[in-house]
Amino acid sequence: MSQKLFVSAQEVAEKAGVSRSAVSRTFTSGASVSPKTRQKVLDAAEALGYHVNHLARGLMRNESGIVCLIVSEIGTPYRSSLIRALTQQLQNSGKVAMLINTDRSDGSVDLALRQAIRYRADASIILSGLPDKSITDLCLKNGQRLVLINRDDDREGPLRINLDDEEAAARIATAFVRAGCKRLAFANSEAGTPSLMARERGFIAAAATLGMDVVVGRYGHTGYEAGRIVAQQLLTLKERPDAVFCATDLLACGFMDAARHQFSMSIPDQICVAGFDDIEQASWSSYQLTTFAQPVDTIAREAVSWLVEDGAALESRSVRLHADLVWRTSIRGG
Amino acid sequence: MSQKLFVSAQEVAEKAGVSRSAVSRTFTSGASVSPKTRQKVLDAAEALGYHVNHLARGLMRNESGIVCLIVSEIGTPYRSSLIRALTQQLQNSGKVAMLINTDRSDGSVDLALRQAIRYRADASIILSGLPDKSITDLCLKNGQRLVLINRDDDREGPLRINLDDEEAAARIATAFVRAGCKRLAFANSEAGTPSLMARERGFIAAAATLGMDVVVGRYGHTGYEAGRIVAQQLLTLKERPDAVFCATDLLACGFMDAARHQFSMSIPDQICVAGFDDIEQASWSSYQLTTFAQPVDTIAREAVSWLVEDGAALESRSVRLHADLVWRTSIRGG
DNA sequence: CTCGCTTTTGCAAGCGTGTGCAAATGCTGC
DNA sequence: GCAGCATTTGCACACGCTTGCAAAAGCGAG
Repeated sequence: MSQKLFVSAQEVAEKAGVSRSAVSRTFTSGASVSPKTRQKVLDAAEALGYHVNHLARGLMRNESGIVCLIVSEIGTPYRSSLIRALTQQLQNSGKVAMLINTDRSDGSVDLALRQAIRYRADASIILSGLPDKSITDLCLKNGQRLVLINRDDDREGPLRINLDDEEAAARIATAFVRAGCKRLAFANSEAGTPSLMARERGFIAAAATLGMDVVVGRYGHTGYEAGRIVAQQLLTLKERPDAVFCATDLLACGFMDAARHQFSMSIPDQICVAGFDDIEQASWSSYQLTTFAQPVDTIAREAVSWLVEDGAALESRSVRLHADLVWRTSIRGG
Repeated sequence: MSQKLFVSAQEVAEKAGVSRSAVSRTFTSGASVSPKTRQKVLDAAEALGYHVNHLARGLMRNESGIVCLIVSEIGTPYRSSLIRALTQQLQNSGKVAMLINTDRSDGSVDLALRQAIRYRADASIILSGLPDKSITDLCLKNGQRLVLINRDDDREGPLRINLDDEEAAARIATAFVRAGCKRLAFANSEAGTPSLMARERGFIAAAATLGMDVVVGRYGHTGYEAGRIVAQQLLTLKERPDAVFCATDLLACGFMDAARHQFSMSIPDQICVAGFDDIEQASWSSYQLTTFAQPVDTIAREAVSWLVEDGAALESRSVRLHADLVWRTSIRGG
């Protein structure tokens, strides 16, 4: 199409009767412009519908203002609430979020990071999978910052944010014991994510300290349906558990529904249930799930403030946050 | 910092012993390069870790490859599943999604569109609020395409995707009557969104045709908690309803929980419930909600295919999709 | 080998910005 | 009015890329 599309600083300059640099400086904070010309420029810009081209600006400044969010299972309650918090924080800091969905193949996190590099993203925040060492090196070499949330903890360079999964697992184990539970179980998926496995290990270890065994059920990938299936595995055992710690709230919801509707069990009288994440559904009156709250706002704040801070971003940093236990009625006592 | 950051096409050209244009052409599909030089370039690029700068490319081509998703309440099940589908489709078409959260102020949709213009987004998809006419004009004038999903339907220029809300409302009304229900109710929020109001109007109109009245309850903004409150309004009436159509599934979940746990009612024996959206929770065994399924994948496909299609994008277009009724057990019979 | 044709290649202009540098302007105090 | 200074302004180059254009190279036929 032959029509003139965007209006450039040049045109604004002409209309305002100033030089193009004056226009540029008007829209660059901290630049030297007299109030008079500044106003002339602003008027002309408004009249013409001018908007600074962030593509060109990013090209010049070597700083695009873009932050990539690399995430799978976007539709999941916990993930989407984290995305909400992150976009919020990013926008507060003048950044903008580029969302990359990695639900498909397995190398898709690497592909996503490549995309991030192409758009010269200032940083990438990874909520899913774990990228190749070679790619992360490429990112770092390209001056891109990396944040790993609830991912592996032995990585060089980036910021790693994790929760105190083991400590939480230990707390819930003692809570079960205090509630008089005798046969502990752990419900997990087969995803093998670091944080899920940390909860499993922590729970087993804590139980051992208290002189108890844990029976573990795992199935599929981390969601409601898997919770149901694991419930079927665990509740048909000869020694039926009377307490189960589910690796996530979604698993817990599936587990509770199966326990109640398929096995006609009463919670917490016949079995105590705990979860992790504190998704919205955990507070619904059908579940009233006792669970650990992911501090999503703190996570987001921590991540974003590290991204925008200009000093010493190359040294790797590890943040361990605390997950508060939210007491509801799926465990006796409390 | 003085270190060299990104590697440019120039450097790749030198290493490969060809001109810069050869490098450019190698990474531009449909350009004329001999297989021999092409391979030389690819090798050099791989060795140096080169990635095309999409900022610069977008600047030249006047086409950034960026599509803005403008959305509020990102953490909500329906919204997040739509985001999932949209990012998926966009990536399939070689586009990338920029996610803008408009949870905060009321003019934030306009702000978001401004941001979209700054990054020269090829298009914006709006899932929340409704932008100022002046801004949408600006977008269109700037060659940006606009998609409105479940928004107002009398807009010029953009693609509008809506569901057949009235028809769905009519279908559920007859379903209630067929189940023998006598006193119909509608549960809504106070958001006043076009689609919510269309469902309300449609339901009332259909009921009138069948010679029945509808009592309407509205509260707060569209979510679980509002559903509970509306249940308290409606179930304490002298003439307690025996059928309720909830404007969304979240409202329905809240309504069902209140009906069961606060009013000890049995569903569907004492009251039939229907929802809209078919979020994941609707299929959970605690709810088993009969509801209309938002065809999120179709919506996403429709939106994205219109965006990438190069012909005739300026004429405005309106698509009305059908919402299938998913029968579960929250209505008698079926 | 030469001619005519197609494919490949390099040159250079341009996309819309930011910014260092030097010239110009404004202001203060004599 | 003028020197001395701080502030503002314009010029011109750079950022990394695409692409039209013309020159160069390849290629088959005579």
